Amino acid sequence: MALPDADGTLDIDELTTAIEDFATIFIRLPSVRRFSFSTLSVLHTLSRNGPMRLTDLTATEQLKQPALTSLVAKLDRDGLVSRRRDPRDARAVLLSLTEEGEQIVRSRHADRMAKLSRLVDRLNDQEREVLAGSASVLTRLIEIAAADDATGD
Amino acid sequence: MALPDADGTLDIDELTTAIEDFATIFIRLPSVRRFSFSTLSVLHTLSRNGPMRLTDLTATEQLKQPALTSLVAKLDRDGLVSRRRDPRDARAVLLSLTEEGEQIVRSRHADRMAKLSRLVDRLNDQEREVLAGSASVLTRLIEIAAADDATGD
DNA sequence: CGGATGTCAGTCGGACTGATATAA
DNA sequence: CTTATATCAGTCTGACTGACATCC
Repeated sequence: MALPDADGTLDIDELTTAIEDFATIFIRLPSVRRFSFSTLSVLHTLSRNGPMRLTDLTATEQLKQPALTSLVAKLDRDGLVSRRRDPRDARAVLLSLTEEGEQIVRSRHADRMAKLSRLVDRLNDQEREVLAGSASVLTRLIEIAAADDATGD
Repeated sequence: MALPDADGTLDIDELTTAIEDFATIFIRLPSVRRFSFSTLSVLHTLSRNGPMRLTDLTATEQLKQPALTSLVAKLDRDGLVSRRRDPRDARAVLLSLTEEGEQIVRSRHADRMAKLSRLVDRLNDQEREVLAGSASVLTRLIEIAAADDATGD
């Protein structure tokens, strides 16, 4: 398959595989409380984007409007999300995280930091340096992808 | 928050956030056919690990045995997975991907490669070089995590 | 026999489609 | 009037718990 790329050539196939496999072990955490994948994804998105409409969530959450209505209703009942009418558009509802909702996202983030720290401890200095540099590049890729979504298809 | 780390210091918080957000946009693809998250995960795991028992899948798939029984029965009916008795243990069932099952995994991998290629095209040479080096480090992290799971908890 | 592996039965939550109320 | 936003009603898939047959 792919040869070692010590010459600095970027092997897209190898990198894609590495990201796929790393994401599998890094993103999936033992679900502390009984939160579904959809629930956690909605909390994550609201934490990143701030207050959003229900409709805007359908774009990122791969759920249809009615599913989000009932999911968010449940999150509201459980005190993780608060809903208020959009002052600019009386049809719409603005969703935001409560402190408890934020806390869940922070807690999972902390778990992942701990997991990553444990792994990184076993790397040598050179490997750690590569990772340190890659964070900003990943962030760039995220920005590029976001810009694509806004303009492109 | 985190300052730029041009000095090569590894900021775990920043890197965790970058991976979380990149995984969100990179792993989730528009579901071509009506495959559930669980289905795709099982296909992915079988593609990586080769033939496995149903019980071994419960470790990675966050599903209980009965759920896997019915999911795998459906995949068998649909021709994506084949089941045969383990010759070494008549209680157990060995699951493996059919060619059609492999094809689905390959197709999703190809979609991600195309997506990554499009993003990487917009990077400059220095950024591309950082990514090229990070693939092998990611692979190392995956190995370390796998070894941990085998020995640790 | 006790423990492991997989399946069956019954229940329940979560997501879908289609229809509806309200406001832009 | 038409379109956008959210919700309601009814249906169905998919995952759970608990019980069970089979083999080590």
